[in-house]
Amino acid sequence: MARIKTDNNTRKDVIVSKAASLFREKGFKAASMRDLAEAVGVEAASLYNHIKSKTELLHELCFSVANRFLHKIDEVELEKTSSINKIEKLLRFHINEMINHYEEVYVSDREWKHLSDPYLSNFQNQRRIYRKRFAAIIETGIRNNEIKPIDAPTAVLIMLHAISGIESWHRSTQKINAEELEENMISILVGGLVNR
Amino acid sequence: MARIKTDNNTRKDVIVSKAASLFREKGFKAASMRDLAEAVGVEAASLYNHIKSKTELLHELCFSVANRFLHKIDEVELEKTSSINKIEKLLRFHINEMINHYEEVYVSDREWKHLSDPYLSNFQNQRRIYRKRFAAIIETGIRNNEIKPIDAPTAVLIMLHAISGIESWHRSTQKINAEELEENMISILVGGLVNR
DNA sequence: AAATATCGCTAACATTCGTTAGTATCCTAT
DNA sequence: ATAGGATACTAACGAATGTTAGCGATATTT
Repeated sequence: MARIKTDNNTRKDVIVSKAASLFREKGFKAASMRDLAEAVGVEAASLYNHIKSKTELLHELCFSVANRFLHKIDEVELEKTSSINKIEKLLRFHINEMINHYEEVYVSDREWKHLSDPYLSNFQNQRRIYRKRFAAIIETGIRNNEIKPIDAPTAVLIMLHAISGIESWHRSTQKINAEELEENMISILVGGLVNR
Repeated sequence: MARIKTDNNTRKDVIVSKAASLFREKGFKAASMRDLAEAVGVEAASLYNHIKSKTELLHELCFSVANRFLHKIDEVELEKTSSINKIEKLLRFHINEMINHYEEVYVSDREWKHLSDPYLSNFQNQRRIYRKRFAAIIETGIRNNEIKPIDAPTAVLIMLHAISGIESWHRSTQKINAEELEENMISILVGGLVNR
Protein backbone atom coordinates (compact mmCIF):
# COMPACT_ATOMS: atom_id res chain seq x y z
CA MET A 1 0.00 0.00 0.00
CA ALA A 2 1.68 3.11 -1.29
CA ARG A 3 1.46 6.06 1.06
CA ILE A 4 1.79 9.63 -0.12
CA LYS A 5 5.27 10.92 0.61
CA THR A 6 5.09 13.85 2.94
CA ASP A 7 8.25 15.88 3.55
CA ASN A 8 7.22 18.57 5.98
CA ASN A 9 4.01 19.17 4.02
CA THR A 10 0.53 17.92 4.63
CA ARG A 11 -0.63 15.26 2.20
CA LYS A 12 -3.19 17.72 0.97
CA ASP A 13 -0.44 20.13 -0.02
CA VAL A 14 1.25 17.38 -1.99
CA ILE A 15 -1.99 16.75 -3.85
CA VAL A 16 -2.61 20.43 -4.52
CA SER A 17 0.88 20.84 -5.86
CA LYS A 18 0.62 17.86 -8.19
CA ALA A 19 -2.77 19.15 -9.28
CA ALA A 20 -1.21 22.46 -10.26
CA SER A 21 1.27 20.67 -12.42
CA LEU A 22 -1.36 18.51 -14.04
CA PHE A 23 -3.90 21.28 -14.57
CA ARG A 24 -1.17 23.36 -16.18
CA GLU A 25 -0.19 20.55 -18.50
CA LYS A 26 -3.60 19.33 -19.60
CA GLY A 27 -6.05 21.98 -18.52
CA PHE A 28 -8.49 21.60 -15.65
CA LYS A 29 -11.22 19.82 -17.55
CA ALA A 30 -8.92 17.45 -19.39
CA ALA A 31 -7.05 16.43 -16.26
CA SER A 32 -8.83 13.59 -14.54
CA MET A 33 -8.76 12.59 -10.91
CA ARG A 34 -7.33 9.27 -12.06
CA ASP A 35 -4.47 11.14 -13.74
CA LEU A 36 -3.89 13.04 -10.54
CA ALA A 37 -3.99 9.90 -8.47
CA GLU A 38 -1.36 8.31 -10.67
CA ALA A 39 0.87 11.38 -10.35
CA VAL A 40 0.51 11.22 -6.59
CA GLY A 41 1.08 7.49 -6.58
CA VAL A 42 -2.22 6.34 -5.17
CA GLU A 43 -5.71 5.23 -6.27
CA ALA A 44 -8.24 7.87 -7.28
CA ALA A 45 -10.62 7.20 -4.43
CA SER A 46 -7.83 7.69 -1.90
CA LEU A 47 -7.51 11.34 -2.83
CA TYR A 48 -10.86 11.97 -1.19
CA ASN A 49 -9.42 11.25 2.23
CA HIS A 50 -7.63 14.58 1.87
CA ILE A 51 -9.71 16.81 -0.37
CA LYS A 52 -13.39 17.51 -0.78
CA SER A 53 -13.61 17.69 -4.56
CA LYS A 54 -11.75 18.36 -7.77
CA THR A 55 -13.05 21.92 -7.77
CA GLU A 56 -11.69 22.53 -4.31
CA LEU A 57 -8.23 22.00 -5.76
CA LEU A 58 -8.90 24.76 -8.25
CA HIS A 59 -10.21 27.09 -5.52
CA GLU A 60 -7.10 26.63 -3.48
CA LEU A 61 -4.81 27.30 -6.39
CA CYS A 62 -6.65 30.33 -7.71
CA PHE A 63 -7.12 32.09 -4.41
CA SER A 64 -3.68 31.44 -2.99
CA VAL A 65 -2.21 33.07 -6.08
CA ALA A 66 -4.69 35.94 -6.06
CA ASN A 67 -3.96 36.64 -2.41
CA ARG A 68 -0.25 36.87 -2.99
CA PHE A 69 -0.79 39.55 -5.62
CA LEU A 70 -3.25 41.45 -3.47
CA HIS A 71 -0.84 41.51 -0.55
CA LYS A 72 1.90 42.78 -2.80
CA ILE A 73 -0.15 45.66 -4.19
CA ASP A 74 -1.21 46.57 -0.63
CA GLU A 75 2.47 46.90 0.19
CA VAL A 76 3.47 48.78 -2.95
CA GLU A 77 0.69 51.33 -2.78
CA LEU A 78 1.94 52.50 0.60
CA GLU A 79 5.48 53.16 -0.55
CA LYS A 80 6.66 56.73 -0.94
CA THR A 81 8.18 56.56 -4.37
CA SER A 82 7.49 57.41 -8.00
CA SER A 83 4.69 55.75 -9.96
CA ILE A 84 7.16 54.27 -12.40
CA ASN A 85 9.04 52.71 -9.53
CA LYS A 86 5.84 51.22 -8.09
CA ILE A 87 4.97 49.76 -11.44
CA GLU A 88 8.41 48.33 -11.87
CA LYS A 89 8.15 46.70 -8.46
CA LEU A 90 4.81 45.15 -9.30
CA LEU A 91 6.09 43.93 -12.65
CA ARG A 92 9.15 42.37 -11.07
CA PHE A 93 6.93 40.64 -8.55
CA HIS A 94 4.72 39.29 -11.32
CA ILE A 95 7.71 38.14 -13.30
CA ASN A 96 9.27 36.34 -10.35
CA GLU A 97 6.02 34.71 -9.36
CA MET A 98 5.66 33.48 -12.91
CA ILE A 99 9.22 32.19 -12.91
CA ASN A 100 9.21 30.54 -9.49
CA HIS A 101 5.61 29.44 -9.06
CA TYR A 102 4.94 28.87 -12.72
CA GLU A 103 2.32 26.17 -12.53
CA GLU A 104 0.11 27.67 -9.84
CA VAL A 105 0.18 31.12 -11.38
CA TYR A 106 -0.48 29.76 -14.82
CA VAL A 107 -3.42 27.68 -13.65
CA SER A 108 -4.88 30.59 -11.75
CA ASP A 109 -4.55 32.70 -14.88
CA ARG A 110 -6.00 30.30 -17.41
CA GLU A 111 -8.34 27.97 -15.62
CA TRP A 112 -10.32 30.22 -13.32
CA LYS A 113 -13.21 30.04 -15.77
CA HIS A 114 -13.96 26.60 -14.41
CA LEU A 115 -14.60 27.87 -10.92
CA SER A 116 -18.25 27.89 -9.96
CA ASP A 117 -20.18 30.46 -8.00
CA PRO A 118 -19.72 31.90 -5.47
CA TYR A 119 -16.01 31.36 -6.01
CA LEU A 120 -16.21 32.45 -9.61
CA SER A 121 -17.74 35.86 -8.93
CA ASN A 122 -15.41 36.32 -6.02
CA PHE A 123 -12.36 35.64 -8.11
CA GLN A 124 -13.53 37.88 -10.93
CA ASN A 125 -14.14 40.67 -8.46
CA GLN A 126 -10.71 40.41 -6.93
CA ARG A 127 -9.19 40.41 -10.38
CA ARG A 128 -11.17 43.47 -11.46
CA ILE A 129 -10.23 45.36 -8.35
CA TYR A 130 -6.56 44.44 -8.66
CA ARG A 131 -6.46 45.74 -12.21
CA LYS A 132 -8.18 48.95 -11.23
CA ARG A 133 -5.64 49.59 -8.50
CA PHE A 134 -2.84 48.87 -10.95
CA ALA A 135 -4.41 51.26 -13.47
CA ALA A 136 -4.74 53.93 -10.79
CA ILE A 137 -1.00 53.86 -10.21
CA ILE A 138 -0.44 54.33 -13.93
CA GLU A 139 -2.89 57.22 -14.05
CA THR A 140 -1.07 58.98 -11.25
CA GLY A 141 2.12 58.52 -13.22
CA ILE A 142 0.51 60.11 -16.26
CA ARG A 143 -0.62 63.13 -14.26
CA ASN A 144 2.94 63.54 -12.97
CA ASN A 145 4.34 63.34 -16.50
CA GLU A 146 6.38 60.31 -15.54
CA ILE A 147 4.34 58.23 -17.95
CA LYS A 148 3.22 59.16 -21.43
CA PRO A 149 -0.50 59.75 -21.99
CA ILE A 150 -2.01 56.36 -22.68
CA ASP A 151 -5.13 54.49 -21.70
CA ALA A 152 -4.25 53.03 -18.31
CA PRO A 153 -6.52 49.95 -18.42
CA THR A 154 -5.03 49.05 -21.79
CA ALA A 155 -1.54 49.40 -20.37
CA VAL A 156 -2.47 47.07 -17.53
CA LEU A 157 -3.76 44.48 -19.99
CA ILE A 158 -0.55 44.60 -21.94
CA MET A 159 1.66 44.28 -18.88
CA LEU A 160 -0.16 41.39 -17.30
CA HIS A 161 -0.61 39.40 -20.45
CA ALA A 162 2.93 40.03 -21.59
CA ILE A 163 4.19 38.52 -18.36
CA SER A 164 2.04 35.46 -18.80
CA GLY A 165 4.20 34.86 -21.88
CA ILE A 166 6.80 33.48 -19.50
CA GLU A 167 4.83 30.29 -19.96
CA SER A 168 6.51 29.96 -23.36
CA TRP A 169 9.88 30.63 -21.81
CA HIS A 170 9.38 27.72 -19.44
CA ARG A 171 8.46 25.37 -22.22
CA SER A 172 11.24 26.47 -24.56
CA THR A 173 14.40 24.42 -24.90
CA GLN A 174 16.84 27.29 -25.27
CA LYS A 175 16.08 29.43 -22.26
CA ILE A 176 18.01 32.56 -21.45
CA ASN A 177 18.54 32.66 -17.71
CA ALA A 178 15.93 34.02 -15.35
CA GLU A 179 17.72 37.28 -14.50
CA GLU A 180 18.18 38.16 -18.16
CA LEU A 181 14.56 37.35 -18.81
CA GLU A 182 13.48 39.67 -16.01
CA GLU A 183 15.69 42.54 -17.17
CA ASN A 184 14.58 42.20 -20.78
CA MET A 185 10.95 42.24 -19.87
CA ILE A 186 11.33 45.23 -17.58
CA SER A 187 13.28 47.09 -20.22
CA ILE A 188 10.61 46.61 -22.85
CA LEU A 189 7.57 47.06 -20.68
CA VAL A 190 8.77 50.02 -18.61
CA GLY A 191 10.41 51.48 -21.71
CA GLY A 192 7.03 51.45 -23.41
CA LEU A 193 5.47 53.53 -20.65
CA VAL A 194 7.93 56.27 -19.83
CA ASN A 195 7.71 59.78 -21.13
CA ARG A 196 10.75 61.12 -22.96
CA MET B 1 -37.63 19.83 -38.48
CA ALA B 2 -35.27 22.73 -37.99
CA ARG B 3 -32.73 23.10 -40.75
CA ILE B 4 -29.48 24.95 -40.28
CA LYS B 5 -29.76 28.45 -41.70
CA THR B 6 -27.27 28.90 -44.46
CA ASP B 7 -26.75 32.40 -45.82
CA ASN B 8 -24.12 32.00 -48.53
CA ASN B 9 -22.11 29.72 -46.29
CA THR B 10 -21.93 25.98 -46.16
CA ARG B 11 -23.62 24.41 -43.17
CA LYS B 12 -20.22 23.24 -42.07
CA ASP B 13 -19.01 26.84 -41.90
CA VAL B 14 -21.94 27.72 -39.72
CA ILE B 15 -21.04 24.90 -37.36
CA VAL B 16 -17.35 25.82 -37.29
CA SER B 17 -18.21 29.41 -36.51
CA LYS B 18 -20.54 28.51 -33.66
CA ALA B 19 -17.90 26.11 -32.39
CA ALA B 20 -15.38 28.94 -32.23
CA SER B 21 -17.75 30.93 -30.11
CA LEU B 22 -18.48 28.03 -27.81
CA PHE B 23 -14.90 26.86 -27.46
CA ARG B 24 -13.89 30.41 -26.62
CA GLU B 25 -16.56 30.70 -23.97
CA LYS B 26 -16.19 27.33 -22.24
CA GLY B 27 -12.92 25.90 -23.49
CA PHE B 28 -12.65 23.00 -25.91
CA LYS B 29 -12.97 20.22 -23.37
CA ALA B 30 -15.82 21.75 -21.45
CA ALA B 31 -17.87 22.51 -24.55
CA SER B 32 -19.98 19.50 -25.47
CA MET B 33 -21.34 18.52 -28.84
CA ARG B 34 -24.80 18.83 -27.33
CA ASP B 35 -24.01 22.43 -26.38
CA LEU B 36 -22.88 23.07 -29.91
CA ALA B 37 -25.96 21.42 -31.37
CA GLU B 38 -28.17 23.65 -29.28
CA ALA B 39 -26.30 26.75 -30.43
CA VAL B 40 -26.74 25.65 -34.03
CA GLY B 41 -30.38 24.78 -33.47
CA VAL B 42 -30.28 21.07 -34.18
CA GLU B 43 -29.78 17.71 -32.45
CA ALA B 44 -26.27 16.59 -31.60
CA ALA B 45 -26.27 13.62 -33.94
CA SER B 46 -27.20 15.83 -36.88
CA LEU B 47 -23.90 17.67 -36.68
CA TYR B 48 -22.18 14.54 -37.92
CA ASN B 49 -23.79 14.91 -41.33
CA HIS B 50 -21.43 17.85 -41.81
CA ILE B 51 -18.33 17.23 -39.75
CA LYS B 52 -16.18 14.21 -39.00
CA SER B 53 -15.50 14.80 -35.33
CA LYS B 54 -15.24 17.36 -32.57
CA THR B 55 -11.49 17.49 -33.04
CA GLU B 56 -11.89 18.31 -36.71
CA LEU B 57 -13.55 21.53 -35.64
CA LEU B 58 -10.48 22.42 -33.63
CA HIS B 59 -8.16 21.59 -36.54
CA GLU B 60 -10.06 23.86 -38.87
CA LEU B 61 -10.02 26.73 -36.42
CA CYS B 62 -6.37 26.44 -35.45
CA PHE B 63 -4.97 26.05 -38.93
CA SER B 64 -7.09 28.68 -40.62
CA VAL B 65 -5.81 31.19 -38.07
CA ALA B 66 -2.22 30.00 -38.31
CA ASN B 67 -2.31 30.25 -42.09
CA ARG B 68 -3.49 33.83 -42.01
CA PHE B 69 -0.52 34.82 -39.87
CA LEU B 70 1.93 32.89 -42.01
CA HIS B 71 0.68 34.57 -45.16
CA LYS B 72 1.02 37.95 -43.54
CA ILE B 73 4.60 37.41 -42.46
CA ASP B 74 5.44 36.13 -45.97
CA GLU B 75 4.18 39.45 -47.26
CA VAL B 76 5.87 41.65 -44.66
CA GLU B 77 9.28 40.02 -44.96
CA LEU B 78 9.44 40.98 -48.64
CA GLU B 79 8.77 44.66 -48.06
CA LYS B 80 11.61 47.15 -48.48
CA THR B 81 11.26 49.08 -45.27
CA SER B 82 12.73 49.42 -41.79
CA SER B 83 12.56 46.62 -39.25
CA ILE B 84 10.54 48.77 -36.91
CA ASN B 85 8.03 49.37 -39.64
CA LYS B 86 7.76 45.66 -40.38
CA ILE B 87 7.19 44.91 -36.75
CA GLU B 88 4.58 47.61 -36.49
CA LYS B 89 2.78 46.14 -39.50
CA LEU B 90 2.80 42.67 -37.97
CA LEU B 91 1.59 43.99 -34.65
CA ARG B 92 -1.24 45.92 -36.28
CA PHE B 93 -2.24 42.79 -38.14
CA HIS B 94 -2.26 40.78 -34.93
CA ILE B 95 -4.25 43.44 -33.16
CA ASN B 96 -6.86 43.65 -35.90
CA GLU B 97 -7.18 39.90 -36.18
CA MET B 98 -7.72 39.77 -32.44
CA ILE B 99 -10.31 42.52 -32.65
CA ASN B 100 -12.22 41.28 -35.68
CA HIS B 101 -11.85 37.52 -35.47
CA TYR B 102 -11.66 37.35 -31.72
CA GLU B 103 -13.13 33.94 -31.11
CA GLU B 104 -11.20 31.99 -33.72
CA VAL B 105 -7.91 33.62 -32.85
CA TYR B 106 -8.47 33.14 -29.16
CA VAL B 107 -9.36 29.48 -29.57
CA SER B 108 -6.35 28.88 -31.78
CA ASP B 109 -4.19 30.55 -29.14
CA ARG B 110 -5.49 28.79 -26.07
CA GLU B 111 -6.91 25.48 -27.11
CA TRP B 112 -4.33 24.08 -29.53
CA LYS B 113 -3.08 21.84 -26.75
CA HIS B 114 -6.07 19.62 -27.36
CA LEU B 115 -5.08 18.87 -30.92
CA SER B 116 -3.73 15.37 -31.40
CA ASP B 117 -0.86 14.22 -33.56
CA PRO B 118 -0.04 14.70 -36.35
CA TYR B 119 -1.94 17.97 -36.15
CA LEU B 120 -0.42 18.88 -32.82
CA SER B 121 3.21 18.61 -33.93
CA ASN B 122 2.36 20.39 -37.12
CA PHE B 123 0.79 23.28 -35.34
CA GLN B 124 3.63 23.56 -32.85
CA ASN B 125 6.12 23.60 -35.69
CA GLN B 126 4.33 26.37 -37.55
CA ARG B 127 4.17 28.35 -34.36
CA ARG B 128 7.85 27.89 -33.62
CA ILE B 129 8.82 28.89 -37.12
CA TYR B 130 6.59 31.93 -37.09
CA ARG B 131 8.15 33.16 -33.88
CA LYS B 132 11.65 32.62 -35.21
CA ARG B 133 10.89 34.67 -38.29
CA PHE B 134 9.42 37.38 -36.10
CA ALA B 135 12.51 37.31 -33.90
CA ALA B 136 14.76 37.51 -36.96
CA ILE B 137 13.15 40.80 -37.97
CA ILE B 138 13.80 42.15 -34.49
CA GLU B 139 17.40 41.01 -34.60
CA THR B 140 17.95 42.82 -37.88
CA GLY B 141 16.51 45.91 -36.27
CA ILE B 142 18.95 45.59 -33.39
CA ARG B 143 21.92 45.31 -35.75
CA ASN B 144 20.71 48.47 -37.53
CA ASN B 145 20.42 50.33 -34.21
CA GLU B 146 16.73 50.88 -34.84
CA ILE B 147 15.93 48.69 -31.86
CA LYS B 148 17.64 48.65 -28.49
CA PRO B 149 19.72 45.59 -27.60
CA ILE B 150 17.31 43.07 -26.14
CA ASP B 151 16.74 39.36 -26.37
CA ALA B 152 14.65 39.01 -29.51
CA PRO B 153 12.75 35.82 -28.57
CA THR B 154 11.75 37.45 -25.30
CA ALA B 155 10.52 40.49 -27.18
CA VAL B 156 8.41 38.26 -29.42
CA LEU B 157 6.88 36.58 -26.39
CA ILE B 158 5.95 39.89 -24.89
CA MET B 159 4.42 41.23 -28.08
CA LEU B 160 2.31 38.21 -28.89
CA HIS B 161 1.06 37.64 -25.40
CA ALA B 162 0.37 41.31 -24.83
CA ILE B 163 -1.89 41.30 -27.86
CA SER B 164 -3.78 38.29 -26.62
CA GLY B 165 -4.81 40.58 -23.77
CA ILE B 166 -7.38 42.01 -26.16
CA GLU B 167 -9.46 39.13 -24.90
CA SER B 168 -10.02 41.13 -21.71
CA TRP B 169 -10.93 44.18 -23.76
CA HIS B 170 -13.66 42.22 -25.49
CA ARG B 171 -15.10 41.00 -22.23
CA SER B 172 -14.91 44.37 -20.49
CA THR B 173 -17.98 46.54 -20.17
CA GLN B 174 -16.30 49.89 -20.62
CA LYS B 175 -14.42 49.44 -23.86
CA ILE B 176 -12.43 52.22 -25.44
CA ASN B 177 -12.98 52.07 -29.18
CA ALA B 178 -11.00 49.77 -31.42
CA GLU B 179 -8.85 52.46 -33.04
CA GLU B 180 -7.78 53.87 -29.69
CA LEU B 181 -7.01 50.39 -28.47
CA GLU B 182 -4.81 49.75 -31.48
CA GLU B 183 -2.92 53.03 -31.13
CA ASN B 184 -2.36 52.58 -27.42
CA MET B 185 -1.00 49.10 -27.89
CA ILE B 186 1.29 50.16 -30.70
CA SER B 187 2.52 53.11 -28.69
CA ILE B 188 3.46 50.99 -25.71
CA LEU B 189 4.83 47.98 -27.56
CA VAL B 190 6.78 49.80 -30.25
CA GLY B 191 7.83 52.39 -27.69
CA GLY B 192 9.35 49.62 -25.62
CA LEU B 193 11.54 48.47 -28.50
CA VAL B 194 12.96 51.57 -30.09
CA ASN B 195 16.41 52.94 -29.44
CA ARG B 196 16.60 56.52 -28.30
C1' DA C 1 -44.19 14.20 -60.88
C1' DA C 2 -40.64 10.82 -59.87
C1' DA C 3 -36.08 9.75 -58.39
C1' DT C 4 -32.14 10.79 -55.76
C1' DA C 5 -29.18 12.85 -52.72
C1' DT C 6 -29.10 15.72 -48.60
C1' DC C 7 -30.30 16.57 -44.01
C1' DG C 8 -32.29 15.91 -39.32
C1' DC C 9 -34.39 12.91 -36.00
C1' DT C 10 -34.69 9.18 -32.21
C1' DA C 11 -32.40 5.75 -29.83
C1' DA C 12 -28.66 3.76 -28.25
C1' DC C 13 -23.69 2.43 -27.69
C1' DA C 14 -19.31 2.27 -25.15
C1' DT C 15 -16.28 5.17 -22.37
C1' DT C 16 -14.89 8.15 -19.16
C1' DC C 17 -15.82 11.00 -15.47
C1' DG C 18 -16.23 12.55 -10.33
C1' DT C 19 -17.48 10.60 -6.33
C1' DT C 20 -19.21 7.35 -2.42
C1' DA C 21 -19.51 3.11 0.51
C1' DG C 22 -17.38 -0.25 2.83
C1' DT C 23 -13.27 -2.59 4.26
C1' DA C 24 -8.49 -3.52 5.04
C1' DT C 25 -3.95 -1.77 6.44
C1' DC C 26 -0.71 1.22 8.48
C1' DC C 27 1.00 4.58 11.96
C1' DT C 28 0.95 6.62 16.46
C1' DA C 29 -0.01 7.19 21.23
C1' DT C 30 -1.08 5.09 25.36
C1' DA D 1 1.11 -4.70 23.01
C1' DT D 2 -2.99 -2.72 21.78
C1' DA D 3 -6.56 0.68 20.70
C1' DG D 4 -7.90 4.21 17.61
C1' DG D 5 -7.43 7.26 14.10
C1' DA D 6 -5.50 8.14 9.60
C1' DT D 7 -4.94 6.44 5.20
C1' DA D 8 -5.37 3.40 1.15
C1' DC D 9 -7.82 -0.13 -1.35
C1' DT D 10 -11.64 -2.45 -4.26
C1' DA D 11 -15.96 -2.01 -6.23
C1' DA D 12 -19.41 0.38 -7.91
C1' DC D 13 -22.73 4.29 -8.83
C1' DG D 14 -25.00 7.69 -11.88
C1' DA D 15 -24.18 11.18 -15.03
C1' DA D 16 -22.18 13.07 -19.11
C1' DT D 17 -19.54 12.47 -23.21
C1' DG D 18 -18.48 11.59 -28.42
C1' DT D 19 -20.25 8.98 -31.84
C1' DT D 20 -22.99 5.53 -34.83
C1' DA D 21 -27.08 3.16 -36.92
C1' DG D 22 -31.30 3.37 -39.00
C1' DC D 23 -35.21 5.82 -40.51
C1' DG D 24 -38.11 9.59 -42.00
C1' DA D 25 -38.43 14.22 -43.94
C1' DT D 26 -36.91 17.67 -47.13
C1' DA D 27 -34.71 19.70 -51.06
C1' DT D 28 -32.85 19.12 -55.74
C1' DT D 29 -32.46 17.14 -60.15
C1' DT D 30 -34.37 14.85 -64.01
